[in-house]
Amino acid sequence: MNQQLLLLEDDDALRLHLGNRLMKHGYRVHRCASMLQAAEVLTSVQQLDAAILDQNVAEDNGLDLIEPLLQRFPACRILVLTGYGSIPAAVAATRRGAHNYLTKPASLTDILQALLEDPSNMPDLPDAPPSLERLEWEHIQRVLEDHQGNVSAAARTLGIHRRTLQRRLKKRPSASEYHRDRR
Amino acid sequence: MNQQLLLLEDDDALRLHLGNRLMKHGYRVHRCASMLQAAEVLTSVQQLDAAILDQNVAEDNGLDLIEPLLQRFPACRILVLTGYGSIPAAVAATRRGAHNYLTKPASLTDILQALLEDPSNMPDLPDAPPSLERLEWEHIQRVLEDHQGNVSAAARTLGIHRRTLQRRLKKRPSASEYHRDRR
DNA sequence: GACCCCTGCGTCAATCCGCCACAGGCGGCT
DNA sequence: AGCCGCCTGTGGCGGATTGACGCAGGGGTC
Repeated sequence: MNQQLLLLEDDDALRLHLGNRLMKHGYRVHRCASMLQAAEVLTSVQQLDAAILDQNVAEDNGLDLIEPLLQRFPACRILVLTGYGSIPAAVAATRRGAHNYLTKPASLTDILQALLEDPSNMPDLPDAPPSLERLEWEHIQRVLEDHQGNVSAAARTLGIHRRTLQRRLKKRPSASEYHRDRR
Repeated sequence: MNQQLLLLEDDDALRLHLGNRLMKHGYRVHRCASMLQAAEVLTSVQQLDAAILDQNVAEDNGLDLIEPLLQRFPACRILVLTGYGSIPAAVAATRRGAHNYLTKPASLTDILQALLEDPSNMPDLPDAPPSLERLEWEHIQRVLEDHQGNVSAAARTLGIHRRTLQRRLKKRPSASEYHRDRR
């Protein structure tokens, strides 16, 4: 056993936290905060069974690590994680060899499952148009996450008043701080 | 050239219209309204350079056509079109061999471009978090489209009051009034 | 200390929402 | 023909929500 995993993530808190939790699940975790570190790990390590890549590490694009990674460890399972994901980006990542693509916030269960499952044989009942409220709420959470919980900044990029964001957040004490399962 | 294209789409109006426009672009179009028809075309036709698959054709899943299609015509470029798409669905389609994945409504230019471009070398500046209002508006448009413009039904699945939807729609004469491009 | 930006909270007027109506259109049904 | 069901527009009203204030305090940086 002792699966080896590369974790590329530039958010310090998330990198440490997620890394610890993955170790508890039996992975040997190589934490990287930048593309450079990741490239070093890639050449120095003997084996790599999985990788979790943040799509946006500072100015670099985590996707660029996919090809060299697969070239050296063709059996490595790659999960791309991103703050704000899009369908075109997911397609691009998948075409370049990623096994799965997730948007933050994602629970550990989400992550492990995405890493292990084979997404292509998903039964996938796709057309369940979400309610406006759900859509809004999830988007708000994502943007908030994207700004490290900074309410003012999030409100600015959401195009709504800071006060309004505060009020909305207060109404849902659920799910924001505890990376719980949603959906 | 006379490229051959398979078009699988269960909405009658869209199938005819899109088919016509594709023919004007030099494609020889094989229109299919069901998986069965598509399977027939697949076995009878001599050549196939491209395919546009609706993900939801009645009860079937258009994705199931990807493998047989690629098995017979490995060079065929496959575009999956869907009413309401999701990232997991896009990943699944791509892993099964689709070249690209689009959500309706999509303009002809979108479609042609998605069919021809190589989505994996997308420059892809991904994190441009949209404003809440934009997100909402686009989602409303999509759901409306999904219900053929039926305001009451759309409001129901959006989880808001019909009156509210009406009022919101009235406030944006902007990008919605052109029945020009699709349908 | 002087800034600067953040967070939380209160207030108040303007706006929006949900819900009640109503009238009319369209299509299928007995 | 009626009747029924569902759709679309429109109006109005009470209550909720929003946006723009202000203010106190926390936490950085120069």
